[in-house]
Amino acid sequence: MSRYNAREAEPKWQAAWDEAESFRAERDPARPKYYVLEMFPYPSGRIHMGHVRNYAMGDVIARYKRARGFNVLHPMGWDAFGMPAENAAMANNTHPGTWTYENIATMRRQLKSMGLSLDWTREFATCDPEYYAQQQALFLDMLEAGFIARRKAVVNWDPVDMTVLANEQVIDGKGWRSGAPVERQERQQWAFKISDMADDLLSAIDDLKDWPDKVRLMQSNWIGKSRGLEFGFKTQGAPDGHGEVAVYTTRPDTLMGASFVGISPDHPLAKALEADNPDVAAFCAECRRLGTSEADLEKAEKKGLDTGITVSHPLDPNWKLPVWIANFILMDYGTGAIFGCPAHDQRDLDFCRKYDLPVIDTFFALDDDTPVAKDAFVPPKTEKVRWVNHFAGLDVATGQEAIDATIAFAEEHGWGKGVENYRLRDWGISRQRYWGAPIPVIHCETCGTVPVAKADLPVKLPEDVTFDRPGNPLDRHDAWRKVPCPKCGADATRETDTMDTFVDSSWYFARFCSPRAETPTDSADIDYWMNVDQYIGGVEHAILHLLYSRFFCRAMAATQHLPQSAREPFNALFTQGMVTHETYSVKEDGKTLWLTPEEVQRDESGNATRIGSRESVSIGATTKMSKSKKNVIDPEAIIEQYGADTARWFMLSDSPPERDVEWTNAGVEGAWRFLQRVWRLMDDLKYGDGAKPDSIGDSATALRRMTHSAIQGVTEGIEGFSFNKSVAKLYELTNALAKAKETGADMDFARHEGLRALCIMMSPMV
RNA sequence: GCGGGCGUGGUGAAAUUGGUAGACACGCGAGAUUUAGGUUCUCGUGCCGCAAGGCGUGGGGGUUCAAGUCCCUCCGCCCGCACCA
Repeated sequence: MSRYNAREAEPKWQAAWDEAESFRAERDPARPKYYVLEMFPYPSGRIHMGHVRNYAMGDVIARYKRARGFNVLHPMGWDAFGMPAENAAMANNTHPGTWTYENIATMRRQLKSMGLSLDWTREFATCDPEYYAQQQALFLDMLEAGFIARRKAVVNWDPVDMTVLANEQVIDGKGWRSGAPVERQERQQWAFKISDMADDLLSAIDDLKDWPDKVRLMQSNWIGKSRGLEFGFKTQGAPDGHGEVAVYTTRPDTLMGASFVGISPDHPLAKALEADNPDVAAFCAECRRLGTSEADLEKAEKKGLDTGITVSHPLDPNWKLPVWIANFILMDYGTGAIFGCPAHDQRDLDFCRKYDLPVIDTFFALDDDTPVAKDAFVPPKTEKVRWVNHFAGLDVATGQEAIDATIAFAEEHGWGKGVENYRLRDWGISRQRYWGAPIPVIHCETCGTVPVAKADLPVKLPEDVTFDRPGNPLDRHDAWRKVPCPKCGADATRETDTMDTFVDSSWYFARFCSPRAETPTDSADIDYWMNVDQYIGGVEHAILHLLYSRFFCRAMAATQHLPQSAREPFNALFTQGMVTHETYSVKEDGKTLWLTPEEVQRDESGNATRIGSRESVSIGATTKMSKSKKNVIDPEAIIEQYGADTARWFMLSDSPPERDVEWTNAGVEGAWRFLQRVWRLMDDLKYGDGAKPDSIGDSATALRRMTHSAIQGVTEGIEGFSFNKSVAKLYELTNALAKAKETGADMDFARHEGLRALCIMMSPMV
């Protein structure tokens, strides 16, 4: 009896596919195309189980579609710019490029050992000058077309390292390396004007029929369209130029309950006051230590400072409200100023109680006798409401009508206007880092910012840089930085900011269609291959990456790099769950010490001990595999031991693809045993030559029914992204075949048919 | 804090549209094969109960002839929050 030997079979066939370029995609107008793409990996060093899951799923689709007669494009590349390469450069005194390309070599080898049906001839890395040269060309076209602006934006500033920090590098308000308190700081930044396209990006979501509802909903909420009232409060005692404070509110119907006006610490009025009021300056400085993350701002204790300035209520000039600076008001949303209505907003109520501001009684009610609520009462938009304190003679039926009536009233009397507002902010792309695509712009004292001429592209990153000092090496690289102005020829300097890596990943899928073209895209290739028919990746990208890509394709269409039909690049989207594992830890000197799965042994009753020391190990939560908790299984070790097919089969079994899957040893063993079982079946079963006999008995008919029911179930499973159900059907068919021991020509025929179907149906998976 | 999702046996999960809850697999139990273990094969396995029977889809409430599925509410876990990729 033979055994399936993955260690021999897999490299053999992988080499054969490589040799024959079996998965090379060529344009062929005679055949329907299918473009399946998984989110390309960041070359962090080694592939992880999340990659295995992602690429195993994509490969099922690619091989399935190929088997159904489609001309399949299934490419792979590398999202290769980013911070980790610079961190590695600092830690190991290497060049980020060296580190990155070494990682790519390792990960390419590892991916190849998975037996994926990829067209490797199209491979590229975003840090290849050939790629970012084209990206710079796109930037120049988009700059000319008005999609890009230079404006102030807020960053995290580390005053010791003298560098800008990413939000994830700010830990408890301190820089991760220096430990110094981080400050919010404004800088001139390049930004894509994505908010100009907010309405189009929002309304087009309706047409993304094959995207998960949750992603469409998240994107809608992220764009966050609202209609409200914008109006000004006249100030008393404010510095010159601040005679009015403009506010935006989505609930103008609560205006009669206003008890204060709040402005952001970054509001122009707050800044004006800072200059000669030390209390204001101190308060604003404290607010700026909060960093830039919205979650941090929202979770922080709500604090405020009375500016001493007052404003008049628009409906009653004698009604004065105090102006407070409050740390929870975002400068980026609306006008950076609000009015607070404690009766109808919980946060405002908490704020008023804390600072002893007047709380006006509830003047909205659901019914006749609603008392003054202990908690703020938000008048529902869809239900019947009633104004208790009459609002200037208006009467309404629902909260929404109250809003509309108030806006109409304000417009009629000329003190405010109804406006549409979006939560979506412009996309700041400037990064004060070396390892990214240089922004192709030159700063000249007389001409201002001047685009680099297309003929001078690419603006290549200089190789001779060091990371032994804080800050961006480009800033101190005079040979690279100092250039003549393209316009006037005077001494000028290059822009030293590089592009956000999200730019790189916003069009790579289009580049895969013609990766060696001398222009960003080639229309013949784009017309044939775009759009991506199926895109697969983690749900953590549900908003930013996907939204930026949608924007970028619109901008590429407007600059003639894509057809209008590719404005929405991804026809169908699937978001997969994470790969998780148990965590193991021991206490050492009162501290938690995490252990890797290899350091832990489980006995029959499920208790865990540390290998070697035999101390008892506590089994913690099952969480996403991560280096910090050490609950990581290395795919390469699994592939060496069991083969890629076992790893792939396990990944596709049991757990629905959109849900998290827990990696377990038992599960891997089970997958391995099943593959052996199928191999054995082929050896053991008698199945003839497939000739159909004249008569077919009941047993053979039952087996044939099973075969065809499996064909239907497996097909539906793959089409519906329920690979676990396909796998279950394949188990059923395998069980039925193993039990079909009867002799006879009809049984030989039914077994032949069943085994053949089994092999074909398993082939996209293993 | 805000936005989104998830919760079904010991475990991963099935359950077209509101219509027999637990397909399939892991694990476990019993038996067979094997020098032994692994492997392989057969049978059993939601929970309580000797049984009859009862109870069961995170908790509570509701709609319905009928609820895992729809509605309300609470709890728990996970993802995102704009400079991680």
